[in-house]
Amino acid sequence: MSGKRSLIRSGTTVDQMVRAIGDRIVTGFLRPGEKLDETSLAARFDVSRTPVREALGQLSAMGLVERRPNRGAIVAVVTQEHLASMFESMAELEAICARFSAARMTSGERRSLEIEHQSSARLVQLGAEEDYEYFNTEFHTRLYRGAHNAHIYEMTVMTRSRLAPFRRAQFMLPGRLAKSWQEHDAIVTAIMRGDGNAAGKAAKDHVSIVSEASAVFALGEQPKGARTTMPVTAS
Amino acid sequence: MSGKRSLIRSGTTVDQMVRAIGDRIVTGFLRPGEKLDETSLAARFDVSRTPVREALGQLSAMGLVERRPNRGAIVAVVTQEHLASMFESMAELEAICARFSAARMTSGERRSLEIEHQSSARLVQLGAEEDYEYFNTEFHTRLYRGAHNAHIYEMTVMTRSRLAPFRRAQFMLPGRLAKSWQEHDAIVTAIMRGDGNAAGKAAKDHVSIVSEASAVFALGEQPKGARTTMPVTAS
DNA sequence: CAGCGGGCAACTGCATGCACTTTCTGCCTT
DNA sequence: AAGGCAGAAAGTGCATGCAGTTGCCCGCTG
Repeated sequence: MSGKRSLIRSGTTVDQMVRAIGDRIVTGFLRPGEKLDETSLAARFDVSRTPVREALGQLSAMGLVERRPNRGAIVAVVTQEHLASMFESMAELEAICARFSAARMTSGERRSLEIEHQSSARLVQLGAEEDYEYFNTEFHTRLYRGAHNAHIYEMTVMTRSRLAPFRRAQFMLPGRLAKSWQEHDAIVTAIMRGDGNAAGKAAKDHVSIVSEASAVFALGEQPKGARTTMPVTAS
Repeated sequence: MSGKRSLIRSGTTVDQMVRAIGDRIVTGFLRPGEKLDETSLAARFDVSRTPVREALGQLSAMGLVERRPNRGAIVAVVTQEHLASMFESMAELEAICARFSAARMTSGERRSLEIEHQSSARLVQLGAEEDYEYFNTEFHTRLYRGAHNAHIYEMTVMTRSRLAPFRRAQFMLPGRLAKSWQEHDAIVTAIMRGDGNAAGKAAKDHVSIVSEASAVFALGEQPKGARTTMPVTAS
């Protein structure tokens, strides 16, 4: 049946499925432990099971999905222990990025980092949590890029994705916004000074604090059965 | 055609294919840039194209192969730059592992590490390069495990696999064996002392030296299709 | 002789079909 | 009434088929 794939943006069908399903996991729309039925997914996205299967395989290789042979796939369930290990890794990775950034950022990168960071102060004053969240992501991405190391960049971004479902409410905690900005400030200052060790330490502390806040939050809401009802608009 | 799956080990056919093809890449049997033809691979392993395709997809997600839509898959070609970034990452990751190991290894783990390390001295005297290579891998794996952090373990092992093709000849260099052992010794000593910083530094230095040796080697034999493609990480 | 273009062969991408495995259900046994 | 066990239903795993794309070869033209 199917006319034409209405939502072709880029890449093959499999790529689209990886993004579509991956996004839904990362954004928490699909919750850990939730069953990923090949047939339903295929129907929902109006493709055959083959690309869905391939996508699930790739997501499994990325650690976002867990596959039990002959027993279907579920959104990866991370134990408290594994979650902690990812947060800890994140802190270490960010520390590396900050340390490298202090040593390697071009003057252009340093300038942008500082400017963006300063302008984000406004968002803190306004209490614009959503906008600040966006800036926050940008800020950290700048650090990852500034390290000028493609592989560390990959690992860091990957780890961040896998942690995303557990971090979304981090700014809900009162006063978190201002504190976050101050921590960013410490990182930026150290980088501008070219002090790699200080930058690394500041970044590690920053992430560690976020981790604790998020971990507390994550403990609160455990996955429950959920369904997926939503039109198939590309992300 | 032929009867039942006689070849490899356990798991689904796709898993077997991932291991089979992945091994051949990691061991250098398939060289960077080499074309991975679905039909040939399917015939070679006596399966249909479907599991081969899924395997290639997963290997692509792991970064071991590169897929060009509608144009087939090749063994991932890493640029000198990306290779350097992986070696650097490896040094950082090993440093973390060593640092954590110094703080977290159980007494049993410490004991085994020391014992195995000491007994490997014999292999150095004998100049048993192949056996030492095996011990070397074991030694590093102990460090990764000793860090007691599942996610860092994953990243480290993954990075090591991707570097494997470029490290095979690291012990060819004269005197490398003895030097390697001494470097291991520095790591072990620091860990036994519980000195995380020293352990981390020793590990980083160790890996860096190996990296340089390997990089020199890798430069010598550039594979044919040497195009430069940066892996694009989805966001 | 170089350049160009059409057609063919090879290959990838996806859909569909079938076999096998797991899981659920309801009936039968004890 | 509980346990368990057939049989069916659901769902996964792989093979095969077909359509679309890419790349190549070869003849044609200037």
